[in-house]
Amino acid sequence: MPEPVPELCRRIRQNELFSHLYMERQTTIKDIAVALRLSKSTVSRALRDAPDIKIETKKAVKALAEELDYQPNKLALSLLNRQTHTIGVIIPNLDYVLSTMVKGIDEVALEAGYTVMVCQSDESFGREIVNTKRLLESLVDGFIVSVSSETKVFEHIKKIQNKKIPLVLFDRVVNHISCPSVRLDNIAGGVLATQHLVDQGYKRIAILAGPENLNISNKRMEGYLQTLKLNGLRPDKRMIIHCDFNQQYAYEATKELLAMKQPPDAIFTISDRMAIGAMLAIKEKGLQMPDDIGLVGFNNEPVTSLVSPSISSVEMYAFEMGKATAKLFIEMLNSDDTMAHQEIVIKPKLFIRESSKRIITKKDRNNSA
Amino acid sequence: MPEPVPELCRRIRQNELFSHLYMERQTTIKDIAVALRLSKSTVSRALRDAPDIKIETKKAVKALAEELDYQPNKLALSLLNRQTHTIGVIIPNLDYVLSTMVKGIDEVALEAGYTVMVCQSDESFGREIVNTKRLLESLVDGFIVSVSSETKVFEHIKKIQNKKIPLVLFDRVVNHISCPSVRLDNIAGGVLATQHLVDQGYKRIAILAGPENLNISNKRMEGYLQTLKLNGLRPDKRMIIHCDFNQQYAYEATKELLAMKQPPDAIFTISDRMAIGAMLAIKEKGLQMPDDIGLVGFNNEPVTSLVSPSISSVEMYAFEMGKATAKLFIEMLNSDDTMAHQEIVIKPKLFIRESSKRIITKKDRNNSA
DNA sequence: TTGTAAGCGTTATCAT
DNA sequence: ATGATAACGCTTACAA
Repeated sequence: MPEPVPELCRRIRQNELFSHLYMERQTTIKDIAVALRLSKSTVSRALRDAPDIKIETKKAVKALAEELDYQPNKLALSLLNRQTHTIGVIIPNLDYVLSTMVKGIDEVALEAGYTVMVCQSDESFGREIVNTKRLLESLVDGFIVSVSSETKVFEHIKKIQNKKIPLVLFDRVVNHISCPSVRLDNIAGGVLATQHLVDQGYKRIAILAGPENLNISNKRMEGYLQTLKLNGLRPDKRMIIHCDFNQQYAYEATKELLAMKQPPDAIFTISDRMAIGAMLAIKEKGLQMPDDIGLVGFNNEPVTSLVSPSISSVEMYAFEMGKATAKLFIEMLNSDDTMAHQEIVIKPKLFIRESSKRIITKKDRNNSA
Repeated sequence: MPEPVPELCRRIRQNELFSHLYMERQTTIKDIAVALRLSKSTVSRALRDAPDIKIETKKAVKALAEELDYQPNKLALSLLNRQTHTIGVIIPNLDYVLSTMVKGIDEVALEAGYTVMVCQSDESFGREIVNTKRLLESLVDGFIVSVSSETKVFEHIKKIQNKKIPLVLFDRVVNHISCPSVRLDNIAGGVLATQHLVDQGYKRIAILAGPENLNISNKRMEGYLQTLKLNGLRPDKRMIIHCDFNQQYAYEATKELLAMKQPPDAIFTISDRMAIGAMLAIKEKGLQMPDDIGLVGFNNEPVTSLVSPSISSVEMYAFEMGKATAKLFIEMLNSDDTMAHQEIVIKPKLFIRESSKRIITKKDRNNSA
C-alpha cells in the first residue's frame, strides 16, 4: 500500500468538487492500470501499440479498454500537446451562401480530424469581437474568418495574427489584412453580369450594390463600372445604389429607381435576396421581365430558378469555396512555412435565366441552367 | 536554486514536442509567479480576488497579468472541473428554420457562458452518429439534438443518456426517447392550415407531407386529417403524398397531383420550400392561385411574402424555439433534478396571404401579415 | 518489458 | 498573507 491516503483524498475531493455533476465518470488509463495491476505508462503505450510492450499485455489492455468503453480524454491531450484540433469559424450570418460554405469547411475539416466551432457575428462588429475573444479563449488551433459588413477596423483580426495563430480569410476578404485567403473573383462576377445585360441590349443598367465598406460589394461594382466603360456606356451615379444585403432595402431602392424620370432598363443586384426584393418592386410597378426591364442576381441560390420569371444569377461555388478554404487552412497548419501567403481566387459563372434573356443566341443556350 | 534541472528539462521538452507549433506560448500563472517571485497559488488567488491576499500583491499581480495579456487556460480549467462549458448541437441541415433556431440557441448559450458546437448531419443517419461520437469525445457538457430524417434507430441518442449527459431534443422530437424537449405543436399547425383552406371553400385538399418516419410530418398530417374529418370531408389517400423536404420533389409530386382526373383544389405543404415547388408546378399548369387552387405552406419563411402570389404559411417561431431550447438546457444543467422532464410546446400561428385567401372576412383581415 | 516521475495550467487543501 | 502539494488525464524521457 504505497499511497492510500492521497487516493482517499482524491475521492473525497471529487465528491466535493463534482457533486453538482451527475455525468458518469469516463474510464481513464488509470482505471485500466489499477485493474490490470500495471502502471499508467504501460497502459498508455499498450493502447498506442508501442513496440516494446508484450503482446499479451497489449491484448489484455485493449480488451479491458474495449470493455470499459475507454475514450482518451481530449482535454488532457490538448493540454499536453497544445492542440485542440478545433477550428474557429467566424461568419457574419447563416444565409444560403455562408451556410453552404460552412458545409464545405465542415466536410474537409472533419475528414482531417478537426472539429469546427462556428460563431455568427450577425453582421455586428461588436459580436465579431466577442466571438474572436471567445474562440481565442477556447484555444482553437486557428481561425477561418469572414468579416461582418460593419467591420471597418481590424485590430481583433490583427490580434490573432500577433499571437501567431493560423488565420485564413474567406469570401469577405480584407485588404488591410495580409494572410492566406479564399475568395471569389468578384470583379469577374460583376463583369459577367453586366456584360450579359449589355449584350442583351440593355442601356441604362443600375446596380444595387451592398454596403460601401464591403470589399465584395465594391469589387462587383468595379466589374460593373469597367464593363460599362468598355462598352462605351457612361456610368450614372443615380444608377448606383448602396444598400444592405436585404430584400426589404432592395425592394425600396428599386421602387425609387423605377420612380425616376429616366428609370433603368436593367438592374444588377449583388445578391439573390436583393434580386428578389427588386423583382417584387418591378412586378408591383407592372413591368415585365425581361422585356421592359432586365434583372441579374448574384449567388445562384436555388430560389432563382423557382421564382417566375426565373432569375439570372452569378454562381460563386460556395460549397467548393468552403472546401478550398478548409484545405488551405489545414495545409497551412501542416506546413512549416508560417506565412504561406496563398490567395485562392474562384472564378464565377453566369447562369442565364428568364429575367434577362431577351435575345436568344447559341451562347445563351449553352450557358443556361 | 531549488530545482534548476527540471526547469531546463521543461524547456527542452517543450522545444522538442512543440517545435511544429509556431503559436506564441500564452502567458501562464507560473510566468507571473516567477516574475513576481510569488508562488502559483498566490497569483491564482490574487487574480480571483481572494480576501486573504495583500492588496499590494493583488495590484502587482493584476497589473502584470494585464501587461502580459494573461488569459486563464480553459483546457486546464476544464480538465480540473470536468466542465467544458460547451454545448454540442446536432441538426439535420442549415435551412432557414434550423439556422434561425441555432441563432436562438447561440444567443442564449453565449449569454450563459456556453459555447456552442454545431454539427450538421446533412439528413444522414451515418453522419449523425459520427457527429454524436465526435461531440462525445469533445466532452461537451450536454447535447441539443434534432434528428435527421433518416434516423429510425436511436441507440446513439440513448448512449448519451446512458452516460448521464444532459440532453434536450428540439423541433424533431422523437417518441422513443424520453427527455426534456422543445417542439412545435405540429398537430395544431396542420389544423390551422387545413381549417383555413376549408373555410375558404376548398373541397379537395391535398397534403404534401414529409418523410414518413418523421414525427413533425406525421403530426402535421394528423392535424390535416383531423380537420378534414371534423368538417365532414373524407380523406383521400391519393391526396396524401409523402416526399422529401425538397422543392424538386414537391414540384414533381404537385405535377402528378394536377394531372389526376380529379385533381385537388388546394394543397397544404408542410414546408415553404415545398410550397414553392408546388407553386412552380401550379403556374406551369396555368392555374391561378387562390381562385383555381389554394396553397398553404409551413415555416413562414421570408420568401413566402416575396413571391407572387405571396404564400400563406404557418409560423413556427423558430428563433423563439431555439432560445427556449437553450434556456431549458441550461436550466437542466443547473438543476439537481437530473431527469426534469419538461416538454415545451410552442403554438403555431397562421399567416394568411394571397395564395389561399379567396374569401375576405374580418378574421382574415386580423390574421394577415 | 515495465515502472517512475515530471509536466501541460489550474485550483483546493493544508501547512506555515 | 503566502507557499507547498496533489490532483484533473495523459505522454514521454529515463531508470530499472
